[in-house]
Amino acid sequence: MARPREFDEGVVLDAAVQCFWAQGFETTSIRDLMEKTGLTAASLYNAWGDKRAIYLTALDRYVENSIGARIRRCEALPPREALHAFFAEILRRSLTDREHKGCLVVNSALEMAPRDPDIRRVIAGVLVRIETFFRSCAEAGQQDGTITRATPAKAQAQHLLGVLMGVRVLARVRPEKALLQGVVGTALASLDAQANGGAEASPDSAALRASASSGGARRA
Amino acid sequence: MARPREFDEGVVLDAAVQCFWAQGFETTSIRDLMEKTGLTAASLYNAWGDKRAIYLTALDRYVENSIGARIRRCEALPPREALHAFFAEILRRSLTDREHKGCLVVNSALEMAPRDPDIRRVIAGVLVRIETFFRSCAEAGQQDGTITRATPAKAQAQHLLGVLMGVRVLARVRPEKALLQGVVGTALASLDAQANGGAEASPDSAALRASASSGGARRA
DNA sequence: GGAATTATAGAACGCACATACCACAACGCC
DNA sequence: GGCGTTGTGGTATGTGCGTTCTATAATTCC
Repeated sequence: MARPREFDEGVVLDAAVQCFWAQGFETTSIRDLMEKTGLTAASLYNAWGDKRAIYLTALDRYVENSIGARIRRCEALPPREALHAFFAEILRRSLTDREHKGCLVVNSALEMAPRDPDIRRVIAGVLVRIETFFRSCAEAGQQDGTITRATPAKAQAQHLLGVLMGVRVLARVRPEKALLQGVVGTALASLDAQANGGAEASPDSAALRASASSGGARRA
Repeated sequence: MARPREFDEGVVLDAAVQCFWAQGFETTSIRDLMEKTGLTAASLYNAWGDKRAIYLTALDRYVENSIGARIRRCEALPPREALHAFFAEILRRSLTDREHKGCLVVNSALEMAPRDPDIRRVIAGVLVRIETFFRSCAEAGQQDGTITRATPAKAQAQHLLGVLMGVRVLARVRPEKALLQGVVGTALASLDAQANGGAEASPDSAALRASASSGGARRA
């Protein structure tokens, strides 16, 4: 019972995500948001209240669309393939990220989380969600024999979470294929069932690791 | 041949490091720097030119005092112990970091490096330096038999660099002892000589990994 | 078809920021 | 002991920021 919105909230939030993702919170001005969303300041303030609220909403949207969707895609695969597919996608994204935006969650983890408890809770929740996904994969992989039992699934998941954060940081400063492949390849190789010290157990982990030193191509 | 400085450059730069470390570049104002350094704006500008130059100088100082010094300390140890000591120190720092400042280099890698080519070069250089240190350790460890040859030293170093970045990010959002120990312990365990899939090869890697799940204490 | 309500447009506001300026102070040199 | 030079303190300057205000437009309800 009043004048209706002239804009689509989703489209506007996607534009806001692009702003905050590329430039961070502080460096993005309301005027930047006006330009990229096509809205006036009054509309932005009327719809969300203030800049921080826009950021929070955009962050939620990013989490669901980028991270939640990726986890759901990978959950459909067998455990070991799920982890490999997850990191393959991270690598592909990182290496085709021409603006070096990285991951909004990681960016927010450093810029906003330390000084904003609400945002920190959101980010911590996302990290737990990713860790839980990793852990489920690790446990299932240990069950079906594709992932080593030499290390507890919990520690494997924590390790992968750390590696994920690390790749996202490195990619923004040294977006070199060989480097990122070396990081991820070694981490995934450490999950391989059978002995790692003896004969090569997993063909594609070995290939990924080897290509890290030579800059070779990666399979889809 | 003129009026001498009334302040000690090192002391002032240390104060500037604290500001930028705790708050980042954008969130630190010249007034913050004035307050923490005790200098007036004119003195700051007279000595360094502008805010960015202060940041660059402070960053250099941090790199030498925090990172360079740590590498030099660890280089004195046998290779495998050097890596363990390096990460033990990172863990200790991260867990006693009450302000959750993290590492200035990692913070700068996300806030400044993507939009400032000069800073990016500095940060990339630091990362190469750390990676080179890791690689030297890995190669020496493979020589003396304390580190596995199953993975190339280069890939091991890249992996450790990624894990280091990851720990620094995680520590700012989820500074939980068990989590960080899980990340680092699993990474270090993957370096152990002899088969990882079979009997436990390295007592303290195994201990570190186990304590990650229970929150047990860490040896010095 | 008013009345009430909400959206939009554009200008305006107050503030904090990085930086520049100006007057003066403290030194080395001749 | 004046002079040139450099450091310092306080204040001004202009800009860009987040946000608010005012006026008007587009709806629903009765």
